[in-house]
Amino acid sequence: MSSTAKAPDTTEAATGPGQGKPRKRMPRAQRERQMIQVAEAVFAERGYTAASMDEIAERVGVSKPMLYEYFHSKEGLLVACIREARAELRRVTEQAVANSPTGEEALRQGLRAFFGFIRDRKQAWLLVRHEASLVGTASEELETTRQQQTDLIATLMGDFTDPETARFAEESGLLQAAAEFVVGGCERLAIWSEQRDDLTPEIVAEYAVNLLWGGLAQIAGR
Amino acid sequence: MSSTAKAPDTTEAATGPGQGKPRKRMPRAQRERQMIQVAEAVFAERGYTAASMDEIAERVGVSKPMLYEYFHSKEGLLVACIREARAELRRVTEQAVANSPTGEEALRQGLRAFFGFIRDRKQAWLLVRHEASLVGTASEELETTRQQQTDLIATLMGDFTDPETARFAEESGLLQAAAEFVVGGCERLAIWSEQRDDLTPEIVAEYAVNLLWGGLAQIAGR
DNA sequence: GGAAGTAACCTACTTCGAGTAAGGTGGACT
DNA sequence: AGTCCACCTTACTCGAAGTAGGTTACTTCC
Repeated sequence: MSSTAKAPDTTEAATGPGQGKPRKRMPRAQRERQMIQVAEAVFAERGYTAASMDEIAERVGVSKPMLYEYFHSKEGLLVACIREARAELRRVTEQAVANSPTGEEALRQGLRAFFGFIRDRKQAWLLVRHEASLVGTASEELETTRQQQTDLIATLMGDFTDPETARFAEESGLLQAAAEFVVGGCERLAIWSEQRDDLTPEIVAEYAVNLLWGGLAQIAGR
Repeated sequence: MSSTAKAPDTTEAATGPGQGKPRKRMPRAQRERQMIQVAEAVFAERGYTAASMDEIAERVGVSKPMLYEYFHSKEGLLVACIREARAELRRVTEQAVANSPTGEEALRQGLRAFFGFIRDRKQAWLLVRHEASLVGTASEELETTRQQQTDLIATLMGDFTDPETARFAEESGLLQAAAEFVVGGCERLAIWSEQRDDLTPEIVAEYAVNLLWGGLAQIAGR
């Protein structure tokens, strides 16, 4: 847990060891990252509605108007956090998927990375789930980020598909649909597996690969 | 759309035709249903955070403390709405699935009902998606309702599975996992299909059946 | 070194909405 | 008619989102 180190420490660390100075100025980009980090924790801890900008500001070691200067609104801050989390998730899965020889193997590796991310970065994951509660402009804004995830899977599947099938799949929208399906199913699976402590990311990933690759036909008796 | 008739009309309708009396008393159960109905609309319209209890109360034609008397808190009202929506969704799919001869057919019918529900009752569907944003006690409270959905699918699949497979699947948790997977994948698919106006519920259901039943192996070139 | 400029930052406010206290009113039943 | 209870209201508190306007520290150029 990163909560062992409280936010103000970061500020002091930049100043120097154990100084009395309570606060320190900081370049914009750095402050911004720090704010996102703290906000992520607070949102995850309290939930979006219950989280207060005052608390976030205090834990950053800065006053409220700074938050508004950088992120314009509470929802803006949330969006920034979600975007950050999504970007990280994408980085992780993209890297895991690279250099896989077959489609099935790529799927397996990607899913392992995905479920691993969820285990290790619970806070970030909670934020991504939160996305659904946004309405209007904010949700449109995130649409791009969200699509990258499914696009990754779609192109991935395209890579391992023979040309004719790929063309057909693309035109019919089946490829996109499949990608959405993978993402949605795995998210739900992740939520489900959180409540069972006997499951490692590898096991869950294996469940998902089996279900996805083989389909339900193998479970039902035809 | 039920929004052709504004909320106050309901009140007057109970009183009698075209009376001058602005408001009318109403038995608790009926008021409660009405409140849930209005709240569903407002939450869907504005989003949970932006929706105000004052507006809901006004559109119901009643004062705010009534809402609190019946639902205890804003989140309580949201939970009531979600529960209602989930219950309806469950009714619809359960009915559609009944009397299907095969597992595949049951899946198809169930999914058609599901995607049809999403098209016809957009507001209710938005609420169900909202569930993810709840935290703590409220989300636990809804866990039961949520499980009914996956349980339905799980038992459904169990019904069409030969005994040995079923026992294995049950013990390993694979059956539950599969059910979660189906639900999650379809939810995402639903969100995706909302943005494309060329897709009927039947087509989307067919996509889903193909993906689920046959698996991805049929798309990729092995 | 010091003046000028600017980016980071603050205190002190307004506003709006969730939640509450305490009291009014109308219909049902004796 | 009178009493009772469930339904309903007005009028508040309080906490948190968002803002106006001033202050401080770091940089730059003479």
